[in-house]
Amino acid sequence: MADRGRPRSFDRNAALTRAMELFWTKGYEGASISDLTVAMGIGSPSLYAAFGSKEALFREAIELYGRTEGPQIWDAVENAPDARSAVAGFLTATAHSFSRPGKPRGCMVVLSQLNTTEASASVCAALRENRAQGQSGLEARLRQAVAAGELPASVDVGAVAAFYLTVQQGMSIQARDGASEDKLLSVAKGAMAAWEPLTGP
Amino acid sequence: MADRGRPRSFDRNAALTRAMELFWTKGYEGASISDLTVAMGIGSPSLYAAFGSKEALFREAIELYGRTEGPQIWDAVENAPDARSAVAGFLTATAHSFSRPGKPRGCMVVLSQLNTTEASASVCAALRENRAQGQSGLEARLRQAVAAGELPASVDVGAVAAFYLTVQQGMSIQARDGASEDKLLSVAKGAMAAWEPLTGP
DNA sequence: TGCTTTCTGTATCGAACGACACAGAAATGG
DNA sequence: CCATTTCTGTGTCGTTCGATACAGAAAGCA
Repeated sequence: MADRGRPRSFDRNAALTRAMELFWTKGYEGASISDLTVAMGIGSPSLYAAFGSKEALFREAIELYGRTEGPQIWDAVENAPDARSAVAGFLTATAHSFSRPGKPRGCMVVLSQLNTTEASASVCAALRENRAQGQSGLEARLRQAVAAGELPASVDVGAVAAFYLTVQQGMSIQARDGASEDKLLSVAKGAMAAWEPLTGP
Repeated sequence: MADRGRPRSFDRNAALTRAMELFWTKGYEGASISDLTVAMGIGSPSLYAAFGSKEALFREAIELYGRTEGPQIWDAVENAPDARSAVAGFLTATAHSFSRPGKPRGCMVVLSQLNTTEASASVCAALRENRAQGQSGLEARLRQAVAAGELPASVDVGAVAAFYLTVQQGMSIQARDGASEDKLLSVAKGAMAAWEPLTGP
């Protein structure tokens, strides 16, 4: 009963992927509807019929980004055998992810809308919430290590997570400024040099 | 011969300061001419007569930012008695500067235009150049310490500078997301925990 | 007091913005 | 084949963008 009428002439998922790449490159406000329709290969009425609005399209794009790009970083955190290799994997996977040839550099969640304007307030809030999940994810992995007796209970889990998340967010700026994967890996190595002092008894 | 004609009815420096604060808060593309004229308390013809264009106004605002906000961070680097306190001062001054009540949070050079669009390409390039000067500044201070025999010659000066600059740039994101000065200081402390491993022989 | 020069306020320019009306095209169900 | 439903392409809506034309106001110089 839902497949009546003229069928959609484009691949919705493919179009969403193109939109994600454009938002990733130009940001939320930087990517115009005209830019998007060209990149997606459709007319604006098709865009609005399929996605509702620019903001709704962006939210779907962010969701797709988290589903496709997120695991490359977060699988390493969850599956690592110990907390140190979890954080090290987090940063090395980030270095790799932020510098892949043919893909926009840096993290879409960090870069696509940092300045809150009247029109982008809700989008900014959603991105901020998304970034806060990064803090929670790292914290959870560290708490797990404390519970397992792997790290001393005296470790300030929130502070350690905030430090490594801050480094990762800084890597988005570095990546946008052209830093190579090697340079990003060097930054990750620098951050891991703080591990023993930060987590020691 | 230049003071003929009707005199300007507003304080150019005061208006520029207001423009800087608005660009700092909303970004280059996020601050419209209409926003700017309201904040500066002048009409748009006065803005164009006094500053030339939106981009020229922004460049003056960035220059003012570097002249007024920069020293709070960089004086600590240049005047510190040793390299470690130079970098520690760099980060603690950053934590303070990025969380001052009544001022926009984070660094204007990092936050005001990260997504390159057709209209903002030259502004983005200028900001990137400005960020690169941060790398050079830190590197120079570290090289000076190596030359003085304070740090071993084996230290990878560029890598250490890149690490600390990356942390500082990440602190801009954290500050925009609402991190308190204490939280930023905690991040700075975390980064300094890497100092001895990074600069040891 | 003119005359020149420069700035201010109103009003507006063409372009681009996000969003959509409308008519025709392309599918299914009867 | 026809009616119904849904999508596509053209064209355009009202708004806002950055940037100015123009006329009048306010100063110095003669």
